[in-house]
Amino acid sequence: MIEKHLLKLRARDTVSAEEEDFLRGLISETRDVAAKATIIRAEQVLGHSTMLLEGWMCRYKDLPNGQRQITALHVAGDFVDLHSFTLKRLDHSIMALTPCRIGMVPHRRLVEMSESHPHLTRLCWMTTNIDAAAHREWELSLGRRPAIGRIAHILCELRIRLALVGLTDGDGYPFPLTQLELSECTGLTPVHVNRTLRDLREREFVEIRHGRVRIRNLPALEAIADFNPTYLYLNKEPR
Amino acid sequence: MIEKHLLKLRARDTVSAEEEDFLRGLISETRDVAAKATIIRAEQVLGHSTMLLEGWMCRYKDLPNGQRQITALHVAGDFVDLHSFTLKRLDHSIMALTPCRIGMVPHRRLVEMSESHPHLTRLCWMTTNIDAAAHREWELSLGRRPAIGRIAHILCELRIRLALVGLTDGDGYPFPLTQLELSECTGLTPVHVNRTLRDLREREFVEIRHGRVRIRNLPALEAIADFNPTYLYLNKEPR
DNA sequence: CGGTTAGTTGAGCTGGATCAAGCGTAGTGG
DNA sequence: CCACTACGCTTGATCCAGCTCAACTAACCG
Repeated sequence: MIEKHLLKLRARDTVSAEEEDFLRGLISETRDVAAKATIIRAEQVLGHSTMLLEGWMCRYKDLPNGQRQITALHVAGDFVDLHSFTLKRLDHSIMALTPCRIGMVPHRRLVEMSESHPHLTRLCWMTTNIDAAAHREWELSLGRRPAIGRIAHILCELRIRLALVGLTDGDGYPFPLTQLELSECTGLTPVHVNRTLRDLREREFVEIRHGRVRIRNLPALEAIADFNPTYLYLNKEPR
Repeated sequence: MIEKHLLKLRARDTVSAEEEDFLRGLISETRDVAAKATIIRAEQVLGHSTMLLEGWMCRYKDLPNGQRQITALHVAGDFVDLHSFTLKRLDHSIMALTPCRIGMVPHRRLVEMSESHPHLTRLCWMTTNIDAAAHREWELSLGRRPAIGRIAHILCELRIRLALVGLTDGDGYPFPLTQLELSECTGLTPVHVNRTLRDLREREFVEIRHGRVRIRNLPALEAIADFNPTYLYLNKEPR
């Protein structure tokens, strides 16, 4: 059930068998949620965190005028709102982009973890810090990269993250976002996302068709994105 | 020495006398750094974290073409790179904006904290999660707010954060950033920052002069920024 | 008082926005 | 089985917020 999450953790540090057992015990219950459902609304007080077992989710913030910024994308294996454990309520909402299966982790059990499993606690803390690193990389995209770089960068990031949990295949990976949702990630309009995707397709860097990303020229894609994956912290070091 | 940091913590949760003592013991040494000095470079392996005792710092990411995005601003009392404790190296650089006094916190002592002080550990974890919340708010600014809103938003955020540690006075606060640095925070050009500041001044919302922000119409400033301070998590709740 | 850095302003340009229309395809219900 | 609808994608025409380039001013400092 938490196999994919374990793959993520073990790409960063070693996890003992005892710690693995403890992690399995964190999930009190699983649930299925429908595509496009907002499962957590900003400001709501929470007693549990959510681990994404299957499907895609996003976190987003709204502006009073109806505009929306997606601040993070999540795929299977991600501990979507582990940070709600320390914060108790969130500054953003969480939505399912596709039908999802989620695991509920009561904060009570995380308190126990922090009292009995310091190494595991540091590891979980680290995963929230890696999420923050992704936020910073997105700040860089939103602030300084042109449209084509922003989109290319997201596609490069997802390729690595999905490969880590075994969700890539051959020359690409499933990609369920609509162009509207992609525009909400990148701070662009849907129209401009459409034109930029055409540009990427005509250059033969990538194409998105039938809900799949097909990468046709990875070096060129990474170059135009100025992609440097070190912010994903995929070398084993801590402990 | 860590008085300002304690103010920040106690705005979010209670800190016992014993925990306060432990925190004081974290700092192994203090140092002075010059304005404009980059004290930590991206990718460098670190053995300590940095608490900012006096002055202003920022964290930034560079693009190969020389562009730069400042991803966070820090003022006295901020635990600037506590996250380097779990990450061991950073995806960004850290620079002093003014002359600063910093406290060095060896990671070794933070490991001890995680083993003996679970509540304090959760509290420190929370502060890194609050930093991430600020990143998300900046993503929203960069992705969706127009120039005037981005600048107004930063000025509103700093007003709250500086007030918390006693660094505001009367109708404003010290503000040492150049227009170039402000442009690197907001994803704009220095020229456009200049014009936007003139706009804010002519509307009589705020003005920046002689290294000070003077707020002349706070409600209007907050309105144009769509400012909602809940992302700063200033209500006491956790424990 | 000369050099350097920060701030200011004008003129013209452009990447991405806006507005508007049309198209393809997957339901859905009669 | 087909009309109808809804949603996502695509394209064209036009606009504008913010960028670029360039020059000038102000403040500080040694």
